[in-house]
Amino acid sequence: MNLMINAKIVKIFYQMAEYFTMQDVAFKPQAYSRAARFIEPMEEDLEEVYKEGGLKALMEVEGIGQGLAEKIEEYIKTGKIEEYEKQKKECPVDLEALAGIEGLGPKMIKTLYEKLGIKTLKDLEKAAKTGKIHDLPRFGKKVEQNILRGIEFSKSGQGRFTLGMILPIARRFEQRLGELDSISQAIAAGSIRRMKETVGDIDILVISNNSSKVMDYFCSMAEVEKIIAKGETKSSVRLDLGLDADIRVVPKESFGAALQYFTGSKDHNISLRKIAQGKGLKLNEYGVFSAKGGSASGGKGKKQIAGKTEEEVYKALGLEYVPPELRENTGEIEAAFLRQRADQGKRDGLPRLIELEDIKGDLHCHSDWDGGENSISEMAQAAGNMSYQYIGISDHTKFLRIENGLDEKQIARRNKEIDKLNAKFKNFRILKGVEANILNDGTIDIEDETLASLDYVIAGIHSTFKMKKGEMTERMIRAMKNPHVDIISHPTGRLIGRRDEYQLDFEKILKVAKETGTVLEINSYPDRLDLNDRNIRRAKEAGVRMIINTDSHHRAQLGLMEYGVAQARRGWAEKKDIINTMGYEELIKFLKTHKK
DNA sequence: GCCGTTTTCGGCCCGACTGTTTTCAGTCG
Repeated sequence: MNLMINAKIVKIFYQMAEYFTMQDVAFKPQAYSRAARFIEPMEEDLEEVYKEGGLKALMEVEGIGQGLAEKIEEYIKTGKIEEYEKQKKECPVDLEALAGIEGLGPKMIKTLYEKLGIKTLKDLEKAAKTGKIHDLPRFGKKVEQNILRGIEFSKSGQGRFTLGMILPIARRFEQRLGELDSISQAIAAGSIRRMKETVGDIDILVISNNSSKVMDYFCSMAEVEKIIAKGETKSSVRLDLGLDADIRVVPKESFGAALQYFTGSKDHNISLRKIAQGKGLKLNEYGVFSAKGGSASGGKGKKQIAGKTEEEVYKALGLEYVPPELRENTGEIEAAFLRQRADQGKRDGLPRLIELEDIKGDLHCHSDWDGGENSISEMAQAAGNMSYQYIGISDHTKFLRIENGLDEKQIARRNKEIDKLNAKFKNFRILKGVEANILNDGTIDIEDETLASLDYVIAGIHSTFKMKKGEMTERMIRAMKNPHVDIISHPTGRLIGRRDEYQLDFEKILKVAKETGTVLEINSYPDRLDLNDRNIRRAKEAGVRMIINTDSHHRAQLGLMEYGVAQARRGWAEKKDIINTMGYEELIKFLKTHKK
């Protein structure tokens, strides 16, 4: 896959959108940025799409019509888009950097360029420091100060944070706010509620009848570094961690609509509002309103017909309730249309997503045998406390010296310890496993006889990450064809924000996984979340079974399971797709028979 | 420039907050 071209086109389309805004062109900005948003998460390379199906195939992509398809064609053929080059010539500024400054948009950037010749962040900083900006029309002292602070912030270079870092913080906010007398409910919405793997800010929604008190409390919390905006119903602050937190106060009767609105995603909400519009209704954060009718509050003379709960809102639009994890405008709305009579049986509807409670055990756990923090007994204890039926101990194997990987003899000794422990349990089992290494040639670093003595074998790549795509794919395929290998751990190898995926032909991997009956792992570790949501959905569609594991090196990490389950939900996975929703007996039977 | 649960033409999501202004443009989510 040559996704570079997608990334370049995405960037160009976003910038063209900004240029069109500068030029006061109507509707094109939305069209271009909408197309960019649809291209961004695409699995297929646009160049491939074009080569295989020409302009027509490009136009199949959501958001791309005749005009944009031709732009993409032009870029593929010439490496340039003429109109974009022209825009750049007219306003040759570092758009990406300048628009990255909080509060600075295309119109202001244009003014700054035309009046002061500002092209770069450096120019901007100099002009602000020497007081040149505040004399411009519709600029002022405060704007100048905000620009300087914005530059300072962008230098500190913070971007998105992993969900694993932010979710616990958001939950503490929820708790603290919830304890206030003036607040009856507080909930973190936004991408946190959708359980997106990375999070750009914290959005908190509260029900209160005393919003000014809430705002005062929120803006004066110890973690607040700067107040970006403070209003009657909405405030925005920057936290010392380097990310923003927004709060919104809503009345009880609008809570569902506000929660829906504030949870997003943006594209999901836009689609919903269009549906509302089509039905002659209006949807906003205060509710669903009928175009005609009484004079209830909030709707500017229009009657609120839904808004107290999210369920109500979806129902009023003729939709099944959509779980937050699915709200990415990737087909969930189409699936959620309540079935009409003529439609019965034709559509699948929304999936019945897997729940955390469905998980019966965890098969990727390390013990102190390979340098983990806790003994097998302690890990088992912790798993039992979570009401699991089983835990699988999968220590590293010998190739990974740095992780104290076990050799065949050590594995045999460890297995004996597990046998002893199992003899003591009544309603709980410890499974014997390993996380073995897939060597460069695709073989496993442990002898077959030992592998055969185990309840299951996980195999993963822990070395030579930078192989050519063809070689890496063959390496993985050979491992999957090994009859002892049950599960592939963290199949794509990415570490969020630190290491890219291996070069892998994932379609081929899915095909072989299906053919051989090999299970792919969803690794719950917040830096991994591998498979990711998109790949989970592809695996499900390919009929490949998955397992959600934590990769715990400490008993406390068993609790990370919720992150893996969340990604599985984002990938539309159901209970039947995930093998550790099976009870012990069923799982053991599965592990003995699934390989083909 | 896109797109069709009345449309192949005529719409296009919606509201809060800020800072600069005397009524609103720009930005953000």
